[in-house]
Amino acid sequence: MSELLSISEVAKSLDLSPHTLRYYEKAGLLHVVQRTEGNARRYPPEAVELIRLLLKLRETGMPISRVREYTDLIQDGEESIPARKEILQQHRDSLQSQIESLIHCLAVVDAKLDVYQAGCSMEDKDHPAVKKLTCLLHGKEL
Amino acid sequence: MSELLSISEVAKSLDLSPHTLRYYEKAGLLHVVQRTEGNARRYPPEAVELIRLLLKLRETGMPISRVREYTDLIQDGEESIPARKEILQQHRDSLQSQIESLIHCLAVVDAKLDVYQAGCSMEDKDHPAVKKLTCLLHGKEL
DNA sequence: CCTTGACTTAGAGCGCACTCTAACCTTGTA
DNA sequence: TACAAGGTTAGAGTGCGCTCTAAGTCAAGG
Repeated sequence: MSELLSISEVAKSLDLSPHTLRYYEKAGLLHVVQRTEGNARRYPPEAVELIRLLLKLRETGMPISRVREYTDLIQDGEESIPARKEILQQHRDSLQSQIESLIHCLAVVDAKLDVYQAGCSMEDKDHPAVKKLTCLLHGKEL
Repeated sequence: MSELLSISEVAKSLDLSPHTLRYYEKAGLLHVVQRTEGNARRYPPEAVELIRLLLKLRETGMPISRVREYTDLIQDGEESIPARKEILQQHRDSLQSQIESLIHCLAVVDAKLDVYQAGCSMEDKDHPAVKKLTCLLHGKEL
């Protein structure tokens, strides 16, 4: 009748373990979960959608304690929307600098690969590939 | 006379603790470090440069065991260059997918912020902002 | 000589995010 | 009625990457 899902169904559809779902719930991330008469967890579709969002936050390094701040705010209803926006906004910014930092590291790895490709040693300080790598490693772009 | 640096000088210049430098050395990452008569560590400039590179690998999630495979290969001399290239190439690829995944998550967070901005609830399944977020959360771009 | 400060070691401890264990309960067929 | 499948709990264990402690060594300055 209803679209309530069991823990194993949710785990399967989100590709994580029932253990993890229980762990998140205990950590206070999932206020949304209902129970059957026999005390088994039942997940409404919105719960699953919310978990999808939370997983994106986790995937990008938001600590569980911070995710919890967010889900606690959801419990407080509409009045907490500005605070929720603030959390996401801050995370958005951190995400952007994470991406920039990874792009920089990618450039470093590429530069090192170029040094190998050029077949030269790090001693050849005038070789362009070596120069480039050295600059990148010292944060002096160009 | 020589340009050898002490552990605290290196720690300062790389912005990490002497503890961490010793830890990396014990983990087999720093074959490069020399000792004084009195058994104190002395870092030649190439060692510091190498550590800069290793830190970039760590920063991008390469496990210490993998970094060690790389530094062990360096010990083997020039013949190991193809193997070293292979490691960096693989890491380059993983780095690229990390970046793509973060960009996707950024889009999700932005979409959620748009939903808040639009002042609508997740129940309004026909609202464009809600639709977009839902698609992103289900990996169905557009 | 003695102290000060920076170094050395082995090994313990920590924080995070799971991940699993043990013991027990519930539900649905055979 | 029995038993198998899948659920429940509290709490222990794991793996990673540091991070720190304790106890001792060494070199330089007063």
